[in-house]
Parts: sequence; structure tokens; C-alpha cells
Amino acid sequence: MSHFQRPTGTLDILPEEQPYWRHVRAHATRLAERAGFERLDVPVFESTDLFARGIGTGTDIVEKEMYTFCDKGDNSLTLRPEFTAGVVRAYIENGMHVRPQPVKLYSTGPIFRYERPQAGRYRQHTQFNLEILGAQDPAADLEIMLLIADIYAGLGFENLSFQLNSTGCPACKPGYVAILQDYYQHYRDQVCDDCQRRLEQNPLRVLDCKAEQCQPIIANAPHIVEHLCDECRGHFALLREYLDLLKRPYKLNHRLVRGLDYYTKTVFEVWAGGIGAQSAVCGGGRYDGLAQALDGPPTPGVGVAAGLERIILVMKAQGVKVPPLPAPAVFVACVGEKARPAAVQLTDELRQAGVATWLAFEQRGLRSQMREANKRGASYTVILGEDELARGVGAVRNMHSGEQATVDLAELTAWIQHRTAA
RNA sequence: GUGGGUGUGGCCUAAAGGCAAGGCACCUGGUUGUGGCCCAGGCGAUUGUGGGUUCGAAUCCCACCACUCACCCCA
Repeated sequence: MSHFQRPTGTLDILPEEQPYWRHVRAHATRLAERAGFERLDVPVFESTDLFARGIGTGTDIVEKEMYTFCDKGDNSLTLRPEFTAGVVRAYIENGMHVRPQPVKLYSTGPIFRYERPQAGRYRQHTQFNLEILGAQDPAADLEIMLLIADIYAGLGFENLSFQLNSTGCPACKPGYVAILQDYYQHYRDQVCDDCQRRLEQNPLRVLDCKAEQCQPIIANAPHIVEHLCDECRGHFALLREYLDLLKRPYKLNHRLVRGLDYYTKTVFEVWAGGIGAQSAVCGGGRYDGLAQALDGPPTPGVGVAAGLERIILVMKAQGVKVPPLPAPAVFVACVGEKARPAAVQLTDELRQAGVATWLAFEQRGLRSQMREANKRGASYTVILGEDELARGVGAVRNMHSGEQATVDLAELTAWIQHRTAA
């Protein structure tokens, strides 16, 4: 065996896996476009500085997870560790703020983060991403959440848990952080080492600590929703009112804080069971300060990113069926060198007519070719040998019933077309 | 970055210090030109890599690599 292996944390997606991928992508794309989202493709790599400034220099992603390299022009570039920063950059750079607002965009493709792989986590994974730029209305937050919920529902998912919280804005978040830090003062020597560090660097993160000794302290910690400013409180109340109106269940999770700096107001995740410890199948929220942080015009935004590998894990765990790979409609077998030109010609003719056709290569026994036709799941096998050539016909065998007919070569394509039309 | 588990043909699984065995898959034949079931044969492994112990290592020891699960964190 070759000593070449795929890089750690990457995936080969084999042909037999593709039905899942095709189905998820087609479904998500269809629903996104139905809701007025347009596709935006952004580069796989961007200036390192874009992500550092967009995501935040104190975050794990920027601190230790980026694939950063220097190109020959001595520019520091980074393989995108998420979509949002690139999408907002594209919005600003292409002057999309002069289009009718808001702009609703979807993107899909590979994302790169240098992490230790585990169930549902890879160094290269694939996201389906939605963003609404230029809308402050909580109805935009709602629309993102509804769309993502509809995508999961349409895939047949059950038992998903929607987790919702608000993390405030620059006007109220610092006040809450101070209150939280103040509360933790009393328990400084009781919390885990990680939380001692978090209290200095990223205080909100103490809330989703899983260490045993921190649980009772978290349970009694003040809730951010009780310390929001008027604007944030109103926004959050309206969003929840809409969700209730539409009878969309969600769980208010005071401990939900996300790892990226740019989030303001709404944050949410969707959790699925049965796929290991990495159970979030999507995560998102509002980022009203991001465009400005990237030197663009002040532009509110809200979005979500869904991980396709995890979605496919859920599909498998829940036994969701997907359309199978298409099998060839016709297998062209040929006996004897003299029949080959006719076989090649017939194959081309069938394909030009839109019939999925497989041609047997090499000179092999008919038995072997029939076996191959069977294994490939062909509906019909056309046998071309010297007998048939002499009479200008092909022997056409129905591989399901075993019936065999003799058909004029001139009419064969139409004959097959007629019988294989969906 | 930390910790646990696992590495034997393409895939699955035996061999517990003494000839690396079997199943699936693949190829060929049993039928001069007819698939699925059956039967026969064949191809295919320096046992993840490198060292060490031993007369002898898939097996014991060490290191590295990879996979995997979990922590951290996240899709």
C-alpha cells in the first residue's frame, strides 16, 4: 500500500455516500431560495487579518485553530474557519449596501479549523450558511431560525432541541459581565482552573463550563436576560413572541454563549442526540457590530451555519432514507472484435438521446459481461455480436424479467427511450 | 494541547512466542453467445512504521505515525 494518507481530520466522500450529500444540499438550497436567499460564493482563503478582526483575537478559533500560511507575495492568508466574516467582507467590498435592504445570502463549502478530530468534528468540514444583512427587525432573526428548522424538518429529523439566548449589545453586555464577575468573586477558590482563566479572558464562557464543581455556582449565577438594555430586551421579547405565535418550541438557555466575539443580542443552537458529544447541528445569531468592525457601513446582520457532516450523521442515526444512486438504464455488451464499432456507436447514440448507458470495455466472455451488467444494476442489456450485426439488430434483454427481444439497430434507441422514460 | 481505546490483503475476522488462516468483495471457469443461486479455481499481507528482547515476534517492550472516543472548543 502507498504510504500516502489523507491529512488528519479530512474525509474522502465516496460515491456511495454522495446520495446523502446531494439530497441535503439540494433540499437546503431549495428552501433557502424559496425564502428569497441568493447564493454568494466567497474565497476559500482570505486575509488573515479579516478573520482576526471579525471573529476576535481572543477566541479559540483565532488563537489556535486557523490554517494560516504566507503566499509568495508575502501575504498572510488563512483558510476560512467560518463563512460570516468573508460574507460581510464581500457585502462591503461589492457595495451591496446600495441594493434593496436587506440582502439575504446563502453559501456552502468547506471550512477549516485545526482541532483534534472526534465524532462529528473534522479539520475540514462543510457548512451550509445563511445570512441576512441590513435588517434590525427580530423578524429577520425569526426567519433564519424558521428556515433552518424547516430544513431539518424536511429532512425528516425528530427530537431536535432549539436552544435560545440573548447576549446583549455593547450597551448592556459589559454591565452584565461586571455583575457576573462580581458574583464569581465569592467563589474564586471553588471554581475549576479553566474558569479562573475564563473570568479574566472571556467571562461569559464560565456559563457553559462542564466541570462538576462549577455546576452549583452556574446554577445560581445571574441571567443575562435580566440585565439587558431596553432595546435588547424589546428585541428578544419580540422574537420570542413570534416564536410562540408560530408555535415553534425552543428552550431558553441562560448558559448558551457562543465562542465568537461578534455576536450581539440573539444567539441560538440546535442540538441533536445520537451523534456523539458534538451535538450542535447548527449555531448562529445576530452580529450588529461586525460590518463596522470591518470598516464597512454600520449594518446589522443575523445568520446561521449548519454542519453538513453532522447533519448526515443525524440522518444515519435516525434512519432517514435518501434517493439512491441512479443505475445505468442500458448496459451494452459486445461479442467479438467486429461488433465493437457498432457497440461504441450505439453507446454514443443512446447517451446523446439522454439514456444512461454503460459500455463494457475489453474483450471478455459474454457471461462475464452479463455478470457485470447485473452488478451495475442495468435495466436493459443490449447484446451485439456477429449474428446480430449480420441482421442489423441488437438482442435486448430486460434484466428484471429476463425477457429478451430482437430490435432493429435503427430503432433501438427509440425502443429503449420509450421503455425507460421516467 | 491533554487523556483512554485500536492498528492483520480493498472490507470484516482468526492466529495469545513456533508454517499468517478464513469470510466478503474482485477475476476466471463450470455454459463456443446470456446475469442473479450454486460449485471449482485464482489474484491479493514484508501483520501501521522504526527499533529492542528472543534460536524464533502479528503476539512481549519502547518510540513514532494513523484511526477512534472524550476533554478543551465548536458546525
